[in-house]
Amino acid sequence: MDLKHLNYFITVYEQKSFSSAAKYCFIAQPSISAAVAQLEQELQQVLFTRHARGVTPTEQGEKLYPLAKQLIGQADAIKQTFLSQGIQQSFRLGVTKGLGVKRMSALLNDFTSAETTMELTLVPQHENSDARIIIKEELKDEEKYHLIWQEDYLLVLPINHPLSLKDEIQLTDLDGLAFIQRSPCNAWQMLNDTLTLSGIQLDIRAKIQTIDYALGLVRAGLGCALVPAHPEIIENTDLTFKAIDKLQLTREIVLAYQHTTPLLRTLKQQVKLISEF
Amino acid sequence: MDLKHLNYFITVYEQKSFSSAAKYCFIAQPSISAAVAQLEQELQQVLFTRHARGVTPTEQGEKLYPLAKQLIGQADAIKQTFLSQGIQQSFRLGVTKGLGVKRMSALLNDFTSAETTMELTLVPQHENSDARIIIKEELKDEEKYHLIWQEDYLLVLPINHPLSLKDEIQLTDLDGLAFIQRSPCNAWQMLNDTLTLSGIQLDIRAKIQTIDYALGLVRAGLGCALVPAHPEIIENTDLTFKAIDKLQLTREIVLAYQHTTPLLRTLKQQVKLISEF
DNA sequence: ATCAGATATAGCTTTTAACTATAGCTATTT
DNA sequence: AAATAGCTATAGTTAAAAGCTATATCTGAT
Repeated sequence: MDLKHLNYFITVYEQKSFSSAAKYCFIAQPSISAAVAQLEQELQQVLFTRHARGVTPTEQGEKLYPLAKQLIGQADAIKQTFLSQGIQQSFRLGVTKGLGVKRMSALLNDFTSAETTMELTLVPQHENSDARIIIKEELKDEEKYHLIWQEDYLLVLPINHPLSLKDEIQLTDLDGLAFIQRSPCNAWQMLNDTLTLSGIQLDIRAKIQTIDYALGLVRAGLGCALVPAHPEIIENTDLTFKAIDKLQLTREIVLAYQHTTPLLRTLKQQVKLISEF
Repeated sequence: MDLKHLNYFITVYEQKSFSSAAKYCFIAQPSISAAVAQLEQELQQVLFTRHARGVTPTEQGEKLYPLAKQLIGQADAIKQTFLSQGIQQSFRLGVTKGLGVKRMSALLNDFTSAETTMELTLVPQHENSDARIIIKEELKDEEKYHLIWQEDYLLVLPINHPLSLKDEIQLTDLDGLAFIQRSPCNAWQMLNDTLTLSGIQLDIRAKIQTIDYALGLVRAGLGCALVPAHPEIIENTDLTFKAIDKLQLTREIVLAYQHTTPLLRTLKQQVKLISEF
């Protein structure tokens, strides 16, 4: 009996699908098929009934699942018994501010549970680190990267603002608009250039740094602002978010690194899962 | 962590030697080296200290052994949970009488514990069977075979018999000797031919079948006999065993079979272990 | 009836785990 | 002290296993 196959079996059971399990295991779908078939052969039992919408475990599959889970757990425990004695591998991850706590902690949680013997340290993005989660524009020349999230910059307005009634916001609507400038902000430069070219001028009411501060000021009716629209921000139902027509302001959040290490490999896999679903 | 590697580790631990473990696992010695090295790499621990007379487990090796043993046991248990539900595979083994109970049951014990889901039936050698353990002369034409044990026929005498004082027994010493004939016996025919050619005649006092009966009669002083000298027989210290000079009477006990099946493969491996040590 | 989404199959490539041969080490024997 | 025997490690090769891509096939839903 092969632990690798049992692991595949477990994922299939939890996903109720071969193809989905394949993605989670970072292998091709036929490989999952083969592994399960081999287990079924070895145990002389059919473990899943296959149908057009995935698979459902048979009675035997149901019986195997807790046993397999336990066995894998025990194997992991053995491994950790020895690894935790040794040098805790440390990993320093640089993180840009303002990426949203929830999704970031979800990612880091996956990472730390996949690498239980690792000691993860979060550092500001410019400090020395093994990898960085940053906006694409912040990439250094020597760094390679993988896309994690992509999100548009949206105009955020108080819900009672006149513009919130419009379906589409045009560039010209921005002329003379009360605006809260948040810097540093990658989109700001681009927006400002575009506006200058069109002869449109904003009415800057405040210059601040954090997104949360900006949202607070908008909520207070001080003006509008431009913010990256990630899930955690859009949740604010007491604010209105609008795209600006003909102006695509996007930020790409990437995993940046220079050297590949085993730990980084794991992190890259977690990132891959995020960007694929 | 690979269960196969853990199994190798267990065997090395029990054998206290890589090369011996290799034989027990039916693989080459470098493969054991590689497997252990890989485990050591994965656990970041040295498991054995290597020296010129084999290996001794390190503290970490000692710690791993019971854990590994338990894990393997659990994996086996899972397999058997499912296999025992299915069809018990049956295996009929034909066995010639008089091969010695102890070594035979040791062999069968190894066999049944290697194939826990098998239902083993012992049958007389001429009945229909999947394989037979017989004297080489009993082989059928279609059968292939592997040697299991080889043993000489020795003359067995009461301890107080005059011949028991001699270092070497010559053919001529047998002339007129009180003798217990055991038949059927493969060596008897050959001995008889040789004696006839030399003009030597035995004094047949009894014709019986089993070895134990013959030993009893010899013990009782009725005469001498010719018996295959396997360990269990030589154990009788109240009897004297002597080779007959210039007369090599040998019997080869072989595993005979016609068709190879998975179960037979296991049995052949067990047999191989016996004949190699 | 078609389509979308899922698993199975075929053929090929890469990786892994074996093997053989041999080097290198060390305790024992000559 | 040198030779030997018995181990494990290393190098290089071969064969089996596990992976991939492309595609066929099936089935429930549109």
